[in-house]
Amino acid sequence: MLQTSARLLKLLSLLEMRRDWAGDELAGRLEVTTRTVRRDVDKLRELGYPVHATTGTAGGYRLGAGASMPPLLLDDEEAVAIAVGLGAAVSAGVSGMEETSVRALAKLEQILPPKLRKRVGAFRSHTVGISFEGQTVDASVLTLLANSCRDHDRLRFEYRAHDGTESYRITEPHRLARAGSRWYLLAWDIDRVDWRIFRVDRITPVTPTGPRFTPRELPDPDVSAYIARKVTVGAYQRKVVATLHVSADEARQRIPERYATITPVDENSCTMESRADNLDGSAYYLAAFGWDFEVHEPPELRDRLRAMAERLGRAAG
Amino acid sequence: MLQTSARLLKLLSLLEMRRDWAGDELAGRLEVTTRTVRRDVDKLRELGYPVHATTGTAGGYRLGAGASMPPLLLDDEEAVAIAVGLGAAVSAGVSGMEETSVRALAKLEQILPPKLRKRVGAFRSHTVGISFEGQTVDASVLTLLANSCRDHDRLRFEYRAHDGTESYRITEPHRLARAGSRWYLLAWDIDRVDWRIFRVDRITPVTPTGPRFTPRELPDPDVSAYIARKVTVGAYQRKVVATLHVSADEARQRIPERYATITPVDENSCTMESRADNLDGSAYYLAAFGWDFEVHEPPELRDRLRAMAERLGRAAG
DNA sequence: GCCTTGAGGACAGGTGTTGTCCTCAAGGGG
DNA sequence: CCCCTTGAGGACAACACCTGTCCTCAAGGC
Repeated sequence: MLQTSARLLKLLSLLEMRRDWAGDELAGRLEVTTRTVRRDVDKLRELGYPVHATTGTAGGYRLGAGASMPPLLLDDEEAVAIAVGLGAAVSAGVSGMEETSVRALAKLEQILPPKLRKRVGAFRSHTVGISFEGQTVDASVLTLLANSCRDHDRLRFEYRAHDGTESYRITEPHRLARAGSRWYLLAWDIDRVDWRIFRVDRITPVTPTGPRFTPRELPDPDVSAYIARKVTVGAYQRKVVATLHVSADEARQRIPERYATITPVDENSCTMESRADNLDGSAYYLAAFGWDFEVHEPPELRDRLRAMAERLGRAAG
Repeated sequence: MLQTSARLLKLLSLLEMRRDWAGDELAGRLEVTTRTVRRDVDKLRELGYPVHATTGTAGGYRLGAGASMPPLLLDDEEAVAIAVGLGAAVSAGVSGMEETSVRALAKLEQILPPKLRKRVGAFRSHTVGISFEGQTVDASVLTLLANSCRDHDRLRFEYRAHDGTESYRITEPHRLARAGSRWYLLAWDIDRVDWRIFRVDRITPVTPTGPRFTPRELPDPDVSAYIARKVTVGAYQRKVVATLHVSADEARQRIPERYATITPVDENSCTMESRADNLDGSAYYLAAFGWDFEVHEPPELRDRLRAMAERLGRAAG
């Protein structure tokens, strides 16, 4: 019964929209009798979505939190807001679970109506980049890559190598992963006949994507470790050591564990050890906390800080 | 037919999970014949979700983007990732449509299973705050306020006023809005018998929320304007004027319109005019672009920059 | 105690669903 | 060009399900 299914979905959407609904209110919206509403509510419950009900004058129905995730019924604005917001978070790398975020984002964008996709694009183009350490990555490129990996679509792109030379690649994309502050794509390069790791911010995809391929066995089951290993050797990463003139507790509160290890020195200072591939980023990151600090390593970072200090001195007039 | 509805949902979820599905693959997953799958696909199409199909050896079904948003069927990880990522984006204020984002986030959190909510909380507690200008706001407080507004639940909270005095408020919350770089709550204060605007970062909510209330007529239909008007007078906002030594085009690319107006001066410089309530934030914001610049107003900002420059000089050793 | 609101059994008429069987139509590969 | 694969969809019979109506309870709030 199509009407029944549609009505169940509509009922769910209503229950997600507002918290409390009276029975006859729902009946009116769904254009059925209250008896049928009760039966539909029962059906939702059988499907595992807990609908609480209270009797009496201020009674009504309310969707509770169940054991599993019910379908999210978003209106257009909400869908756009999620795509934009999540995209900003992902490309800035703030969420702490970026790979899953990208997957979710890719799922959403796949089913996003074209008109909404346009609105998302418009918003993204004038939204702030907010990353301290490392440039932000284009969220739409990320989702495209994520979809290609998921669907095993061949992917062609222009790649701008470290030394500036451009090349055209035809690849079988397998995994997208974040290492340090950058996104990488692990893909089988058709022409080189080998695995390659590409920096996502150097990729300019060529649409549309190519034909399907059958996935190969990965060079290492732990892709993140594999990429981290390969890329660290790539000599971008520098070790940063600094003394911060705040308590270790306070420092830990502001600097997440995965960015740096904090070791207490005394009550009012601590040492920070971290790795960075973008020294300017690190400079701003450290500066922004407002603490007094001293950088011990690397010397280049001290140069950057000196340059920054001069620049700010000039700015202050 | 309950099974039919459940199956339609499951079918949608499968189609959202992967792009291409063969008919008998779906039939296997859903434990029905391919004939029924075809019928179910038809039902989805009738519901407005366009399912494309291709015949031939490499044929299959694929969910396309339709005219309206289909229900999003998220797995647990994706739901957590969205809650965390979107929460980070909202509290940092990067999305450009924060009010809708908060609404979507509130909707998601309302139906988030408790175990997932715990995971979200755990992630949030050690996620970076990334805002340059103004401290970040707790996403869970925002969603609580958003839900209270939506459901017309009375709200009690501790409020820490500008001068540090604390007070206990019982309110009827009406709107949540962002003005400048801060979140505000427009609420009717029961004890003061009048409208009040509260800064969200000064609110510590007392759970659970109180009984329902019937909304009052707002003091101004345009709440954002109302809040902006009331709050600007509050003298937090300072006018910032600076010369940037980059082309206006480049500046516009990095600084979104709603933060500042950029006026070209010549090919390599432009003027920026903006408002700020957190001068340190503005200092970092300007510094982080890496451009040379000069601040003309306010003088305090120049003091901050000088202080920052000194601090960085010390940091460089 | 009364009113309101949800719960749910019974019943009848109507409608939808499913698997089976069959015939087409459209791609892709040899 | 033919053949195989895969989706499309009509027909049909057996069956299950859905809906509105009617009625009796149970639980809150005033």
